[in-house]
Amino acid sequence: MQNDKLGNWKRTHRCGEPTAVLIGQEICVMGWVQRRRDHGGLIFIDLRDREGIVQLALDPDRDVTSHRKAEQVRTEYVIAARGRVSARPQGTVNPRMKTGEVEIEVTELRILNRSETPPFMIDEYTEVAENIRLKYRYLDLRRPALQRNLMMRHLVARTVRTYLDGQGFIEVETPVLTKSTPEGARDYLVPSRVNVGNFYALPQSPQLFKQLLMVSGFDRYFQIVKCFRDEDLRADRQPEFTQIDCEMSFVNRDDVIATMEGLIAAIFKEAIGLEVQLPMERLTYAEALRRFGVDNPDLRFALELVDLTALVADSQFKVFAEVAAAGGLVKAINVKGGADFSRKDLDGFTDFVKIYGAKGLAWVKVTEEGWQSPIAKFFTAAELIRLNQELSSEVGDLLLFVADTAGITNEALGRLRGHLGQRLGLASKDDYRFVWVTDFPLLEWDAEAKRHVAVHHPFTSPLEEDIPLLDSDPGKARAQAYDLVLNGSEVGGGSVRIHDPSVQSRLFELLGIGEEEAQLKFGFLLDALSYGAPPHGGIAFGLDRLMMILTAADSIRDVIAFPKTQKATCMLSDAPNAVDEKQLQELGIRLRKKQE
RNA sequence: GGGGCUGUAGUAGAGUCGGUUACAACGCCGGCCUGUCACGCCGGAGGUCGCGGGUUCAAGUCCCGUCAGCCCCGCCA
Repeated sequence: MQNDKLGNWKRTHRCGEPTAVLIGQEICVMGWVQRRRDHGGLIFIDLRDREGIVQLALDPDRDVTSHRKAEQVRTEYVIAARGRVSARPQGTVNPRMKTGEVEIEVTELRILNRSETPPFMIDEYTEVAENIRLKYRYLDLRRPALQRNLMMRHLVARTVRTYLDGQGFIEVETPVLTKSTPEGARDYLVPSRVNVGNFYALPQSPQLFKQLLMVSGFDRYFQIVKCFRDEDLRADRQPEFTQIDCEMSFVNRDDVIATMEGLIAAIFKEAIGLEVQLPMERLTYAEALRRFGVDNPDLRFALELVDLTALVADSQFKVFAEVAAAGGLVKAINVKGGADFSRKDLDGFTDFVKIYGAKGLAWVKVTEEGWQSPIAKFFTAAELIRLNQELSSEVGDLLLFVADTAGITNEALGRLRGHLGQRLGLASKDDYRFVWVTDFPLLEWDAEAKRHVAVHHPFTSPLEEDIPLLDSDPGKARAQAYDLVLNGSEVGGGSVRIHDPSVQSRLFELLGIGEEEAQLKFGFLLDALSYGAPPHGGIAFGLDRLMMILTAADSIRDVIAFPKTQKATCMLSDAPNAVDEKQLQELGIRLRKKQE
């Protein structure tokens, strides 16, 4: 059957638009058939586009041709309709629809294209398995949830451009085909045909280029830019993701933070109408770890970690005493009113902390009769009093202890804290708690590689007062680095950079990057820094993670139009795929047999 | 590299202790219906129980392997 031609028809309104103010007007709408309700005589069609749904009414008494055509119409057909907007008869108004007061009395209908029956319904009710959704992504994207998310993403991108433009930032594009550098994530490599045997790398971030732009005098730069990291995926991690990347000259940490708080406030105002209180809270890295165990704490609830190491160091409970003697940490959280958790729940919490390397979880139920706990018998009455004091414990509370190395205790108990906050409903999705985490360590020791690695990146400036530590005790040096954390999620991070080539060389040295290698890999940066580099610093926000929070999405895939699966494949296009031998030959590449 | 969850008509599910022809819903197809709106009523079609192997008289169900999707650890300057 032949489709109708569009001809010279012009769409006058989107489907979500017609309301009572248009009553009496002749309009033309185009879209997809959400549903057809055929009453034998009268036919109703719900017509959908990205702005909403409007009801078409086809009456054989008004126009036989269009009514007959409407009988052939099926779900997801693309049609165009002309007619008069009219008030619905009394008692037939649909208050749940924006357009529910009116309908279009169709006088002419055109079927612009037919559609196969879709594999799933294009509505907000039907739940569909992720693999089916991804295979038919173009259909999933028709559904209201993803339409909403991507339209909000556009709104956010627009707000970013408007705000930063207003602050004197200039949008500059940087190369996608760039140079592989040591440090950091695995690079995606792109072979060069013109230079057989050599490879480009896709950028993990435009870090070096934006610093060069500061040397070039652009003063304030930004870019909404794709970044690539060849690492394993998570619910909030994709191999290609988008950063709001910014860099500023002649600024210190507080200047960057103040400017960026304005950006975040503008985004939240525009996207969800939220007034963000400024200035935002701040925590040092050390305090975040001490109180919450992690560097990305969710501040929507308390449940803080209490350090009991000194208190239990001399106790009869060997597990605690030995950890204390070995320089580890014994910490606990008090789950208020948690004493009614079942044994099964407690076993579940124990399994949970084991994921993060803890050997176990000690629990105490505080009852009228005192501690109900496998470890109660190890403590003297005096110790129990002090423990209860430190933990502010009351009858009905549940105390949970982890004893291990500092790293494991903090991580395990901190993650358990987050888990419990979610489970106990302490973390409301309507609550937005921003916090800047500052004063990160500059370096951390990589036991496997037996060298220091940069916590942030190798271009991060130490705190000025900590520069002497680079020679005496580099592991203690703190960085002028900062993360923005929102509800337990790291949404952005940045630093003031090194603008002095001698300090930069010293850093490479500490990272075990020899002078020759530094010249080879980063020579262009060192050269640039030697030609009058201004003091500069910047930040990058993860746009995808911001969008997850703004849309309350559980998965990063719900804020990206065409995301990849956990195995980094695209179910729609079937990428990545094998290529012709001829293509490989041109690139000088031969594939090795898989090692068994 | 490792741990876990899931896989049954187009979709999302039920399927008991291994036992007759694998259920009902939504969708789809046909018919009826002039005020419905996740319309209604009647009828119908639709299945490689992810795939392979094994145990058994008999496997959707039990065992082994494998594939895919998802969640997590490692990894992610």
